[in-house]
Parts: sequence; C-alpha cells; structure tokens
Amino acid sequence: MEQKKISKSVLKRLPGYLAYLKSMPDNSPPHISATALANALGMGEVQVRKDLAMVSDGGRPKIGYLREALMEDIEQFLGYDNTTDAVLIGAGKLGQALMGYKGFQEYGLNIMAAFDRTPKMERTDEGIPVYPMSALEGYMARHKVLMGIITVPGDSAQEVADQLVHCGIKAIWSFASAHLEVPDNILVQYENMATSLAVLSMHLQAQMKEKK
Amino acid sequence: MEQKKISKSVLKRLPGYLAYLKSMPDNSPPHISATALANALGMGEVQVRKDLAMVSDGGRPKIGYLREALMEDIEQFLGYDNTTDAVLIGAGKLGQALMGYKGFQEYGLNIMAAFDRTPKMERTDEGIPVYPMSALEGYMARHKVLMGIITVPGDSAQEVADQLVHCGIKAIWSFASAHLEVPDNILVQYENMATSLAVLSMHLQAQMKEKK
DNA sequence: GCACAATCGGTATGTTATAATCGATAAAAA
DNA sequence: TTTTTATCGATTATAACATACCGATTGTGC
Repeated sequence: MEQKKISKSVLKRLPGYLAYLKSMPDNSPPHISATALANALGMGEVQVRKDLAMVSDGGRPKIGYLREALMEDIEQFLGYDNTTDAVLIGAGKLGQALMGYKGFQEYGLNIMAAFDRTPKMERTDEGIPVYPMSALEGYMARHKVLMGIITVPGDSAQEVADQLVHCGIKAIWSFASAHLEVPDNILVQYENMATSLAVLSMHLQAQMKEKK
Repeated sequence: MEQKKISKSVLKRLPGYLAYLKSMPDNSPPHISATALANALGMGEVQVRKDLAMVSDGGRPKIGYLREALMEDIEQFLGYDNTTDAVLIGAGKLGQALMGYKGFQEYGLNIMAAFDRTPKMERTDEGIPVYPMSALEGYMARHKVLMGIITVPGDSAQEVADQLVHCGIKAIWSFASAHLEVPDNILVQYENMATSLAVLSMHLQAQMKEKK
C-alpha cells in the first residue's frame, strides 16, 4: 500500500470506520461493502469508498472488503500497530482522566509518565508515575519520547510547550485553549473543547430562533 | 449585526480569537487590528479579517477593532452571553474532569446535573448532584435542558443518546467514539480523541520516515 | 491642509474537498 | 453458459473554502 498524500479530512474519518468495524459482532458476515458502511455511519457511499481505497486495495465487486483485512489495513495505516510513547504534563483532573482511559492502548498510544508542578501522588491509579516538572529534562534524556500531551491551564501551556520542544518532542497534543508558538517541524494538535461548544451553541441558538 | 450564513470553519476559529483577546494583558492598547491578530495566531491576515467581519462591524481603518467591543461581539455571536443548561451522563473520570472544568461557565455552559448507572457519590467536588439513570426522565420533565453530554463507554452511548432524545434534548456532545443514530433535527458533536490521535500518529510516522 | 501609511471590506480567483456519474468486474441466478 | 445484480474504481462536476487583489476610509505626520 503506497501512501502518497493523505488529506486531513480523510485521516480524521478513518478512526470512525475502524471503530465501527471493531464494534461489529463476531458472527457478522466476514465481508462488508463500502455501501453498507456508509449507510451505517450516515455518510455518502462514494466518500467511504474513496477513503477506503486510500488505505486498502482489498475491495472486490459484489463482495466488498474482508472485514478483518480492512481493519488491519486501517490500523497499519494509522500506525496503531506500533505504539507511540508519550508523556503527559499536568496531572490534574483532565490529565488523570486521560491516563485512566484504557482505549489509548488500542490506538497505539502509551503514556509513560506524567509531570506536574505540584504532584499530588506518586503514581496514578493505573500505575503511571507522576514526577515533578523538574524531572522532565532528565527523563526525556533517558527515554525516547516523541509525543507530549499538555493538560495544564492555558496560561502555562506555552511555557510547557517550550520545554517539551527543547527536550526533543516532535508532536504535541494540547488540551489548553491557548495558541502555541512552536517551530515549524513540530505538529500541534489542539483538542479544543471551545470549538465544539461553539458549534453546539450556534445550533441551539438557531433552534430557539426557529421555534419562535 | 445580522448573521446570515456562517460556515462551520469560521465558527470553529472564533473561540480562538476570543481566547487570545482575553489573554491579552489589561495594559495593552485598546485597539487591535486583524493583521496583528493574524500574526499572533499564525494565520492569514485575510482570513482573520473576513472572520471578524462576520461577527462585528466595529473595524476601523488604520485603527483596527476595539478589543472590548470585539470580544463582546464574538461572545454574543457564539451565545456565550446567555447560559445553556446541560446534563451530563456518565460520571466516570472523564465526566468528573469535565464537571471540574471551570472554564465552561465562561462559554455559557452550565452543567446542572450528572447521571450515572451506578453513582459513586451524591455530589461532585464542585457540588453538582449525581443521580442514578432512573431519575433522568423525571428530571428532564421538570427542567428545561437542551444539551446532553455523553461520557459513557462507547457500547452504551447509543442507548443513552436515545434516552436523551426521548427526553427532549436538542444537542448532544459525545465523548464516546461510537457513531450515534439520532433524528435529523438533533445535532451531535463528537469530541473524538481518536481523530486527533490519527493526525498526530501520521505526523510522527512521516517524521520517522523522513529521518531515515 | 495635504500627502502618506495603514487598515478595512468587498470582489475575484484558485485550490481543495465533497458529491454525482459511469464503465468495469465479479459473484449469483437462470 | 448467459444474464443479472451489486459493488468497486475512475472520471467528472459541484460546492466550499482559503487566498489574493483592489478600492474606500481614516488616522498621522509634514
């Protein structure tokens, strides 16, 4: 499978397909068509077919895709087959919630350690060690970690990001609402609750107005 | 300000502007130009100007926008000025993390109550009551709530969504990775960590390959 | 008071993503 | 074996979006 240029939109839809495929009961037929997937997820069948064609070539007319092979293709494409190590900065409530989420392992994400300005525990319930911020640099020197997860308040996010970059991180997953200034080759992915809320809020406003 | 047709992309960027404006120190100059905003956030100045033009008409040549007025305009546009009541289903770690997040009040979101299949407490640390699921229907009949937040595991998400819709909810904010089947007039906003992870994972893969 | 510089807001263009169409293919049925 | 049907994959059209351009406006400095 040769991956040339994959658009972000496609990328974001792939996990959805994967999740649905995985949620199918074992006694379902071994094959599934792009059409069936599209109907199940409420999407256009053409879009689904095009997306699948990007990651797999196992589609056969009249039959569709072999479910198992398709799942493998998507997982491999997304890199879920080899785990990515990450550190988490900010062991507050949100940070702990993330560390407690078992699902990340399925996605190949492994949170190795957490750091906090004022650690309130030595380990989380899941056994992930929590260190003071001062230990970050030493830790990063000893471990090869490429991803940093930021769950600190917005006003210290930039500071944390700078430290992470300095320690050699290549990708940042930020839950703070602040914009982060980083070098070009570093990817920052914002998980911004505010944007989702904006969409929801707008929808509700429109609904209210309509009812009048 | 007459809002005709606002695209989702614009909508998602607005909170970013707002957050930046709010983060500016009080002693900053009272005016700010779209150009300055664009530079600060690393965006195209035209895009910023166009976005701002959608929500405000206070822009003046050579001067820019009055910061305070602009913030008000955005907040009003996003509906942050009048609060939206919501209920949260699934008082696990993630649910508690969300309820503990003070920032939601700034966005006009008010989580009134939480529901859980097996409540482990009567109230959260923040004083939000936690009821058993059986109490949902009665509660919804007594309170006018338009938004439901789903933080339950994926396999029970659909069931919860059905209940919420049945109780008259108009918008759902789902943190479960499952696709939800709902009537057309209900908006579902997915906060899907898996999609973000996919983008990050792909970036890291590309980086690794490049280095070889 | 007048030229200048900076910024806004609208229009036009190019690019990207989404949706529709159509022929090809392979399994199933006759 | 032939016909039918469902599905894939490619091509084309449409729409959304981001970018670039240009005139209009308003302060600033001379």
